[in-house]
Amino acid sequence: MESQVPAPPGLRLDRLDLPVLDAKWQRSWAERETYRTDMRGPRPFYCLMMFPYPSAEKLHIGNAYAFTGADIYGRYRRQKGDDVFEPLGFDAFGIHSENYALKVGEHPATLTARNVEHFRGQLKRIGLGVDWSHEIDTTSPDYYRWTQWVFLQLFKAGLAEHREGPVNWCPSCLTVLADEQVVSGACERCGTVVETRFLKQWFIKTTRYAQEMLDALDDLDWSERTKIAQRNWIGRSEGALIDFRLNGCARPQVTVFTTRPDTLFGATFLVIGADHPQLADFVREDRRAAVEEWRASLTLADAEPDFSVGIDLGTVAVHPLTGEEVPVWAAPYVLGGYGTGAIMAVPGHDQRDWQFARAHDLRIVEVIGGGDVTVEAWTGDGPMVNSGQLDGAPSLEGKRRVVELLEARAAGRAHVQFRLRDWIISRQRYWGPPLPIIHCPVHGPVGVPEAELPVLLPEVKDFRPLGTGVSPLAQVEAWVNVPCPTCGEPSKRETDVNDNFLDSGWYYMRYPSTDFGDRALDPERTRHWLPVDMYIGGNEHAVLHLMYARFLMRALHGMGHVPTPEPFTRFRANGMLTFGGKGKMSKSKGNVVNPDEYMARHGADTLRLHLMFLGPYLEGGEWNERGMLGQSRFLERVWRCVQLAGSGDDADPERERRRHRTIAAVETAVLSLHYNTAIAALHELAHGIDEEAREGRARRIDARTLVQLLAPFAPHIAEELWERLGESGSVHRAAWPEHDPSLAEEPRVTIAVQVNGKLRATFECEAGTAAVELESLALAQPRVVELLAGRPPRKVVAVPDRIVNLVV
RNA sequence: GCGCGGGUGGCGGAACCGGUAGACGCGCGGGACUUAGGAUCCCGUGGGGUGACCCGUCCGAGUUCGAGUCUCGGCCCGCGCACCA
Repeated sequence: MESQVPAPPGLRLDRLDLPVLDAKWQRSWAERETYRTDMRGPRPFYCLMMFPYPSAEKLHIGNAYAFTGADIYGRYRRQKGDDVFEPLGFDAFGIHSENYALKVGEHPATLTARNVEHFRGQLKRIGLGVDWSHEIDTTSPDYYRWTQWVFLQLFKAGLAEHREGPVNWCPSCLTVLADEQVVSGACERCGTVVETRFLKQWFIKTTRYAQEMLDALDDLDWSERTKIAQRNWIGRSEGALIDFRLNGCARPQVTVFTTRPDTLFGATFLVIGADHPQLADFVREDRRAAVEEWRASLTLADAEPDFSVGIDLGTVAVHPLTGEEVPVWAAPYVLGGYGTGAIMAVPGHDQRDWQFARAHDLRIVEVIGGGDVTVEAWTGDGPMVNSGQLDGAPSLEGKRRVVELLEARAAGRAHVQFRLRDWIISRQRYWGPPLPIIHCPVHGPVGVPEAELPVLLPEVKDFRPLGTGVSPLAQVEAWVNVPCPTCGEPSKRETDVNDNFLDSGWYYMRYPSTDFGDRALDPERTRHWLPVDMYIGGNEHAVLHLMYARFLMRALHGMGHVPTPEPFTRFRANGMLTFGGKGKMSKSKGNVVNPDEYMARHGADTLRLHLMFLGPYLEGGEWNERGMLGQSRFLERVWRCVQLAGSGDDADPERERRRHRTIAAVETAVLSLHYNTAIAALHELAHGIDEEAREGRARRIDARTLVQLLAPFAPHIAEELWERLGESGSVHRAAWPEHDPSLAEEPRVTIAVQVNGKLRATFECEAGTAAVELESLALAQPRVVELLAGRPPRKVVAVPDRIVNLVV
């Protein structure tokens, strides 16, 4: 075999310089508008990737990984002939940017503009097939004008409400946080322990659609783990609300929520959440001071709940069925913000209540048989005991019958409780769109007329948060003081800005309509392009972003602005890239890798291939740069063999088989996002063509197919080779190679012969050879004859095209 | 603790519905070319015996002619949720 590439007559190969090709084709694509989508195209395919948050730390390789995987899918569909819309933008408002701006002492506006510019440059260098003419920047008034419009629609529909409530306050970020932004009692962004404050806030009534959003999940084609996360977050539980009369305190009664009404006869005390907003109303007069002192002494939001901490409020509650009096306690293990903020404690059948009862010497009564409540709580089912007239009934039936008893006495009712809570979207910060509301002394909160949008974010020098529960915008008097739009009375603007999850909650609706300056959502465009056909992004947004996006789409659908209630027909969570031992890549862990130097040295195509070859796209993987060399070699080989091809026999059935097999392999791999195996198939094809090229008999049709199949993964080199093959137009718009399954079929197959399940021989035969035939062929194998030594097999299993197993 | 994924060569990972385990790549070994290094190309590469033999997909049982794949039990790792009554 020759060891050097022969120089074919009349053809000298140029040296492959991938970074040069990157620049050349990126410029050409921009000029020729190769990725510009025909917005009226007959086969719309909306391929969406989660838009990035442009931080000052630059785009890292984890972002490149996510975007490349989404881009490959979009490019494949485009080659298949779809009108693919791959837009991209920047989620550039928000606390994170603002905190960074504060840290470095620069205004967030200039900082953000620079970050966006940098990100855009990096993204373009990756070679994404993005239609940049629909770019979004959430900080641009052209965009946030419509974010404000969205808010106004919610406000008009009664889905946005200004009310006082207990809120999560981060004493470091000096703002309220959504429940979703509090992780184990701490601020998701800075890790500071969150406090509870009572402030007037804007709530979006996400709970109104809790049941609908839960039900709709069943029919969505989403990554299962994402759907599970959503179900858990919505947290539906069935049970009952039960009223207890109270004696000895300001409140005449309390309602508790339970999922186990069947255990009602075992309720020996009640517990009010220590953080219940009206805890004082439950306390007996003479215990007020003691309880207040106790509450102040509690350490907030500890990671490990302590089921022994609590205090007797001195109040007694009357059991609605037995008339018995039970004590009322307060404890931090009960959450003041969930359900009614109070529970009936059934220590016999709830482990937390059991521990609490033990710690405070409270009565433990068994009401469901099956366990030993002197040892631990029995949380399973069983026959009811100590439950008056219901004794002997199974607990499952008891659930219903207890509710019936309660309903008859008007002391309770069946109830479905959701864990999902309303979304607090006001932020007492600077870097966000002002909420378009004017507070009038006569009319209360009034929406800014739509014609007056946007409410521009005033330019202020001092954008530091005040920490008083009011946004720094409150200091801009000329901006704050305005007449009421309804009556003209002197009024004040709302000074809070919105959570940036509102910005990102509807951006995908806006992309198709970005060229309309006079409306948020052009009806025709929206109907044509929504919902999104394929959405790809990180699973870290499984509950936050995706929940808000679903809510907003559903709400706007209810108002007739969008065609469907669900925004994303398919969603796939890409895997995470890890690096340096443990953990996903993140700025805080200091293990980010910047893609720029790799692209500068090896070209974007090499990096793209390497990233996608690390492992299954949906599972992620550990970043390493060692393997990148393999992809460089592969591209060198492609470069060579494609240009040397052209003299082979187009009808060669064996090579046609190989070609069709590869098309099928790449196609099925792409459809399931198993890009690593698609690339493996390309390696094999290139290897084969290269060998033939060396012998001067490589087929042009193979080279052409290779280039087409490679195009989604390595768009720059594919485009260059496409041109060098003399093809016209862009490979990215050319048809995907036709695949004929019948041409991929092998005429001869290898059959494995096992004796007692162990491989002893193989033989070749025609595909489709019948089982009986296989059996005699197997028995004729010399090795088999030897092993059987004349004994006939006791049993023979023959599977056509696969295997013969002889049992002796 | 609960839920969801996973445990396959030195490494990343392949393996359709149970049917020749280890595709493809990295690394490593050998060779070609080169003044030399890098790059490129070719061959080999699960372990052990070293002739067609044995052992091998986290461990232990089971189903089956046949198990990486299915069932049961256990161990380990990752991710998510974590007092939601």
